[in-house]
Parts: sequence; structure tokens; C-alpha cells
Amino acid sequence: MALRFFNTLTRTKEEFYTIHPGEVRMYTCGPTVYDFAHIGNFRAYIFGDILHRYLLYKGYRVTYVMNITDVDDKTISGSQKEGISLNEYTQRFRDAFFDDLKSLNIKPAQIYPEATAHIKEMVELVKTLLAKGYAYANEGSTYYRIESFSPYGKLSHMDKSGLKAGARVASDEYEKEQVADFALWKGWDEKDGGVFWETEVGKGRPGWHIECSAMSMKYLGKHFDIHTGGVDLIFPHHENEIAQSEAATEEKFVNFWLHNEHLMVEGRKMAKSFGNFYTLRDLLQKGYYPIAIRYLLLATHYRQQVNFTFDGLEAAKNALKRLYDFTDNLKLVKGDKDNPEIIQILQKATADFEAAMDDDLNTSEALGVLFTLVKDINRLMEEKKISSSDAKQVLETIGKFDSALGLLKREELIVDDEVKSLIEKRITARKEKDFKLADQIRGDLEDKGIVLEDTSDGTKWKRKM
RNA sequence: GGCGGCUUAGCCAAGUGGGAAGGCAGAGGUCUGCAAAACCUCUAUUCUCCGGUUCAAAUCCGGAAGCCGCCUCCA
Repeated sequence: MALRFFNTLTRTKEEFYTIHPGEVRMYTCGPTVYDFAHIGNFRAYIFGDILHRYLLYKGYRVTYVMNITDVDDKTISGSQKEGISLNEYTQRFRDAFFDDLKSLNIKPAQIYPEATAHIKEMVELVKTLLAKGYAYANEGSTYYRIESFSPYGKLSHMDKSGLKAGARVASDEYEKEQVADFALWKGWDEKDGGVFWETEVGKGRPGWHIECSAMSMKYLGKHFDIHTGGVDLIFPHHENEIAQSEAATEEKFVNFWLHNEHLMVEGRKMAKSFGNFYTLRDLLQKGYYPIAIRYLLLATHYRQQVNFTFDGLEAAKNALKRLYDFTDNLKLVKGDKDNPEIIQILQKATADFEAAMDDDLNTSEALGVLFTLVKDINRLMEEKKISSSDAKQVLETIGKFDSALGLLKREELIVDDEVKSLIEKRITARKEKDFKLADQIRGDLEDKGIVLEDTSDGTKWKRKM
């Protein structure tokens, strides 16, 4: 079956195709590094990651770009409050962001361009838009005239004539011809302090939308394959990116626009402004596993809202535990009689897995396939109808699935000499039927995060989750 | 007000015309010194509600109710 994605442009699932054979160029709107990202933000990056990984799974060469917004109102005011430079301020959150990506087992993009390092490209783009009559300057700022771009609204399916002034109108609105026009370049203001660039379009700083147009086109070309982000970016951010890019280049900007739904908390979207957010750090500090958070987010299809709850996180952890136990048990299989049934099971699972993922990255269904495989193989393991080489093949298949899912990464369990001798001591105690001592050792080890299991093949140990 | 989406078991969640996936939780059983893991069995005659189309509807059409998002910084 062919790979299909739901394209926000057409609101339908479309068969995926690439501009350059075998190669995909994709862009995800990254974080504004003014604070720690919350797990709602990470839903977007995990979604981008799944897309990235599955394209690699399918054999495409992928160039993946994610921007870092390191200049805007919030970063400027944050740095001023602390009396430090903009860069010093954003560096902390940029570092934290990359740490978090690692915790969540998100595969790095090739390029993470920063807005402040691409002022020149943005200015060029603004100049082009001015020259072509899509932009106008007023009081030191430059604005995009949406009226001049007739397809405006094609992504969000909003009628530009319907975009009227809402109740809230910013103080600088009078500088625009129309309220829905947006800033390409913001003229310097006292509030910006020392944050400004002297450029051909004046002293000031870039608008938000222009950075994504300038940087994505710089690294991926004027016309590229996939652009992703949260649904809240459809309007105005992505609509504006299209307007800027297509007006400037007179070419189609992006073929596939993919958007993930929000992470909800008690019926509302998780957002800084609502105060109902958890950062990854918050949850790790409470002892939750980052990969359980990843699992929780993958258990629901990316275009569905997910309600975040601690019960859900607990359930995710337990599901993950089952997968880990399964792979651990497979590694211990000893039989030498191959079972021809295994290959059939694996082929079926692979076909089902790919059908699920091909259908607009249906990770819920893909996880269902994975657990069905777990159950099938567990049964054969129980019946001892599996050889060690069969087990190796199962592990390979699971590993392949996981190259797309990214759930099986675990820290190595380090068992030091002290622990080893305790385990030995307990084995002896059990032989001598000193169960009181045996249970005490088991309890002590559990406190250290090591769980013991006695099987017919001897005592196994694993990390407590 | 404009545009869009959602409602499936105790909880989470796939499924878009013809067998209601999967996970978590729960119950019973096998195994075990006990526990854990694993296995087996059970847990939605039914998919928010009301009409309609059809031989056949969770799935298509119309309507209602509830909830959510975007229209403003936002993943």
C-alpha cells in the first residue's frame, strides 16, 4: 500500500510523492527558546520525529530542518528581566530543549537554524516582497499586504475578507493598512533595548513568520516536500509563510502540510497562558519515564486531541514494561529447533505494521500490531516452540518497527559486584529454603531499583520501572 | 458570529458499509516456597441521542445534545 498523508491544504488523505526521487525535504516549526518546553509542545516534535523516522524506514533520504526562534517579545523581555544578553538568556533554554529531545528519544534533525543567525536572508526576502509590491513600510516597520496575495487563506480555509479586527487590537495596529496585515520587519522600539539589527529595511528585528520562510527555503529550496507543526500554527503562521514564500518566489512553497492536534489537560489545551502545563522536567522529577510520555503521545493518532492524565501516563508505563519484558525474554530463548510458523507471523506483522503507518501514520494501530505480535510470540515461547535463531529474527523485526517508533531505548542496567554477590547469596538461601533471607535480599535489591524474578531457568533481574 | 474537529467497554484507543483491533485496570485458572513474568479463559448483541438511505450502518445522509480547537502570542 502506498504512503498517504492527510494534507491540510486539501483536507484529504493524499498519496505521498516527492519532488526529488527518493529524497524528502521536511521542515518543522521548532521552539521559541524563552522558557522550558512543555509536553504539549513535545507532541509536535514527537510527531515530526515519527514522520522523520518512518520516511527513513521507507528508505527515503531525508533532510530535516527545525528552526529555533531565539528573538521575539518573550525572549527579549525575559533577558531584560534578568539583565543578561539575549543570547545568554536563550542559550539556557536551547540547551534544555536539546536535552529534552534526547530524553524523548527524538532523532535529531540535520539542521537547527537560529533566527538571529539568518537576519540577512530575512532582509533579502523582505526586500523582494517590497519590490514586488506585496509589502509596505510604515514608521520603521514593514508589513505584508494580504490583500495583494489572492490565494491568501488557502491553507486555513479562511476568507481574508472575513478577517476583521477582533476585540483586541494591538497598539501599533494603526500603522497597518489592514488589521490582518502582519509584520515582516518590526521597527526598533524602546522596549527592545539593545536588541536590534541595522539593515536595509531599517533598524529593528524580524517578524516571526519571516524566519520560517527564509530559513526553510535556504536549507530546503523554494519548493519542498513537507512542512509540519501544531494545528494552532495553521493560522496565521503557516498561512503567512505561504503568502511570503509564494509571493516572493512565484512557486509553490510546500506540497504537504501536516498538523498535529493539541495535548489537552482537563478539557483544555495545554498552554503556557493557561498555566495548565507540565514540562518534561516536571514529570521526570516526579519519577516518570520520558519514554512513557513518548508512548502516551504515540498511543493516540496525531490528528486526535489527547487528554493528558497521570493515570494515562501510568498505563503507558505499564504497556511499555510489557514490551521491555518481552524483548528481555526473547534474548533468553535457548531452543534450537526452528519453527516455520515464526516467519509467517513476522511477515504478517510487518505487512500490518506498514499498512497502519502508511495510512497517515496510524501509530495506534501500529502499536496494536506490535502487541498482537507480542502475544503470538509469547504463546510460542510459553510452549517452547521457538528457537534462539527464531527469537533473533523476532528481535530484528521488532527492532525494525522500533526504528520508526523509538520506544525501546533504555539505559543499560549496570549490575555491580555488590549486587551480583547479593543475588548469589539469595540463590544459596533459596536452595537452603531460607526464604526469609531470600525475601529480604529481594526487597533490598528492589529498593535499589533491581527486580528479581525466579524462573525455571534460574534467577533473572531487571530494572524496576 | 465565521471555519474546522470530536463523542466507541471502568479508563485509554483503532476501526469510515458486511467479523467491535490493541493497551491499561479487573476476575478466575496454570506455573511458583512466595512474588514477578508468562500463558489460558472471561470483561461493549453494541459504538452520545433521534430520524433516514441500504439486503446490511459505529461507518453514508439529515437533525439534536455535549465537548474542543482556530479566527489573537501559541506546538
